[in-house]
Amino acid sequence: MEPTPNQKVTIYTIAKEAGVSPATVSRVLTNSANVRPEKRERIEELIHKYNFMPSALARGLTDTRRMIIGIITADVRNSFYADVYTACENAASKAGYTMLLLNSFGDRDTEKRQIKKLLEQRVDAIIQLGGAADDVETDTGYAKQVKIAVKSLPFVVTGKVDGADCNIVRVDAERALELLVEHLVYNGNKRIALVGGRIDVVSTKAKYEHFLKIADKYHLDTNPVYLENWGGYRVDKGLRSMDALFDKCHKQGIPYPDAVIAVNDLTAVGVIKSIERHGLRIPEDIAVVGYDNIDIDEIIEPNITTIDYNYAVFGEMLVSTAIAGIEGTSVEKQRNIEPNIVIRESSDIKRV
Amino acid sequence: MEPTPNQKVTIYTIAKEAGVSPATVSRVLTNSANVRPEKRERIEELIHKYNFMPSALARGLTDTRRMIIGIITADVRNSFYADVYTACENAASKAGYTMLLLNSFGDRDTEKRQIKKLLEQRVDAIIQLGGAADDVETDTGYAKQVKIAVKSLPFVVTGKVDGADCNIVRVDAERALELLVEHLVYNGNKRIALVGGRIDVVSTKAKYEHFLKIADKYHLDTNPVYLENWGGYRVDKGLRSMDALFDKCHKQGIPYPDAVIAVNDLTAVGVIKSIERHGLRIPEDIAVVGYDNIDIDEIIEPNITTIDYNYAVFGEMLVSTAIAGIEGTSVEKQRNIEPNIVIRESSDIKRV
DNA sequence: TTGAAAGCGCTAACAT
DNA sequence: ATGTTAGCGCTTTCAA
Repeated sequence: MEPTPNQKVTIYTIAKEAGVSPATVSRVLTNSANVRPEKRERIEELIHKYNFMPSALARGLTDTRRMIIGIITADVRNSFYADVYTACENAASKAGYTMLLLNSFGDRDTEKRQIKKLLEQRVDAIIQLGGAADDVETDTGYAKQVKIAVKSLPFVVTGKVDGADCNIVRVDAERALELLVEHLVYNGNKRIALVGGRIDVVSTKAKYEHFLKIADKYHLDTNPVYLENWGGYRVDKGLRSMDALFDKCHKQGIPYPDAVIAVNDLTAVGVIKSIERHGLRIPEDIAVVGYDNIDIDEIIEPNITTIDYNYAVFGEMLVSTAIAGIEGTSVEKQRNIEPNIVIRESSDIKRV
Repeated sequence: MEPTPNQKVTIYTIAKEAGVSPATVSRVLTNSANVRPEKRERIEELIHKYNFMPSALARGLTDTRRMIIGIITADVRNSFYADVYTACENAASKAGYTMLLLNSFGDRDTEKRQIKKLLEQRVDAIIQLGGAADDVETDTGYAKQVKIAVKSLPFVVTGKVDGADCNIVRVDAERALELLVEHLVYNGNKRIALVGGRIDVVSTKAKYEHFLKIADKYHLDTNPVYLENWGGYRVDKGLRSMDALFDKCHKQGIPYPDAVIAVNDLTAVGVIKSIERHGLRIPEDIAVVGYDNIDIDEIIEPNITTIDYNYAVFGEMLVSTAIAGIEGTSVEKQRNIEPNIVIRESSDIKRV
């Protein structure tokens, strides 16, 4: 009568009380075979009565599929990662998977440990956002760990891992840069600067390299001074980089750029601050654009023009790649995601 | 000789090759008993050779402790939650625990499902940040699910759950409000407004109620118009609320407030925008303060005065409460966390 | 110090 | 349609 005991209730508890075998209970639980309606009903009642929830552990021991995808990120507090993670969680959820998130704080050793943890948890696949997979030169210890992981499950990264057979899902950085440059050039800007980031990060390196490559095509007034990466991706680094750039222009008698591409939006905020402190206006004197389309872009004055990756698509692609790996479906080793430009106040001006 | 096969390697694989019993391998794995050094060494070599990682699943089946704490949050993209989550992950990690994060997107049904998922994963404890536990009136379906959960593990929330025996770790909202009011009053502000949020959220309700309670004590010029909660916690809501407040003051011939407390920092940003659009200066004409100490506070101009909860302490307290529950150590049912005020430009002015 | 064996809770043949 | 049984990979008595 009473709501029930508090003891461990397993499929045996249910089976016994329903007068059936544990297998039958399992069948209704997983809906894997027909069970006579009356029995099924009785079992379901019991399940409800006891609030019985099958152990995902025991299940995972027999099944070889845990329906869990592990994900390692540098830091969820970074809104870019938080957005991508959330998009992954949504995509995974639709496919019946759960995500297991681990932060690495950009530390290579921690990343190795996190991979180990995920392996021990027997997750079905691992997705790594940024971190070591962003390095131009992959950390060897990390690469080793990834190689081990790859033996038993699909490993998807947003960068690359030297020597390990990972799946890659990345933003088409070249295309993104071109979108930005086209927009700026179309608006009449000639002296475009590229600012911020660390050159040992794959995506940043790609930006700088591609920028040099296409400068001619767009008839830009290039100058080494217009490339200033004062290491880092946060506001203060952007501020510092831009200050340095102004300083060099001043000393070397080079005209200030009329537009600045920051490697990400946080850096762009710093760039904007620096420009304002130099008594110049945005976008009238200098246009500014960034990457990532984070919250702040719409909050700050002026709103920041940026590159949007369509997080939903990004997450979807990351997860579907992982699942394809799990299920043995074939996928291209590298998939690119199409960027879009979001034009806002910070660059919205025509120069004659 | 070769690096090895690719087959499933278990404790038996190791045991066999080392010429010992699986029990012995287990002993070195868990360091739970003495093993003769030479054997231990041989076993360790094999473990390394095969990159063997014991299955957390199988382990969890026998042990009753999984060393995993589940955590449900409304949305990690919200920096407040991201900060608290990260603090929890750090605290947990120090104690040897791993966190399993699930987003609920503020949906009560999703929250129920997430609790179920965590229960199935047999996590050792559950921490819920915000969500249904923030409701002034707990959703009954949710409460029911929590009651079930509480039977088998410790459940820690930052709000409350009617009728369920949860542990509560919350910010001392009363104290926080007083810090803000004291600061504003000390600076000579008299007409203090409280703006934003939804009154059906525990923490918001507490702010409004406590504000009324202490208004006399601080000799504030109160007026119903100075309380404006236009539902919500984001920038646009803050903007709208403040616009409405200005409007009412105007129509009713009531002087504008000289200071505004926003229920959180995002709302404060909206309030600031509204004030600027009305051609007023911050803090000269109106001082603004918020809650949460998020990134944006230092990025936006003017920098925003706010309440800081010390995330590290918050996470630590959440996790230690959960662990105390797991280990059966006694803890107070409710623990409060001490807030601090961080004074910045937006309120840094003395009125005579 | 070590091994044998039982058991954790479930699923999946294999019978019936 | 349903029951029996044998694992899944580990830990943990209990003996030796």
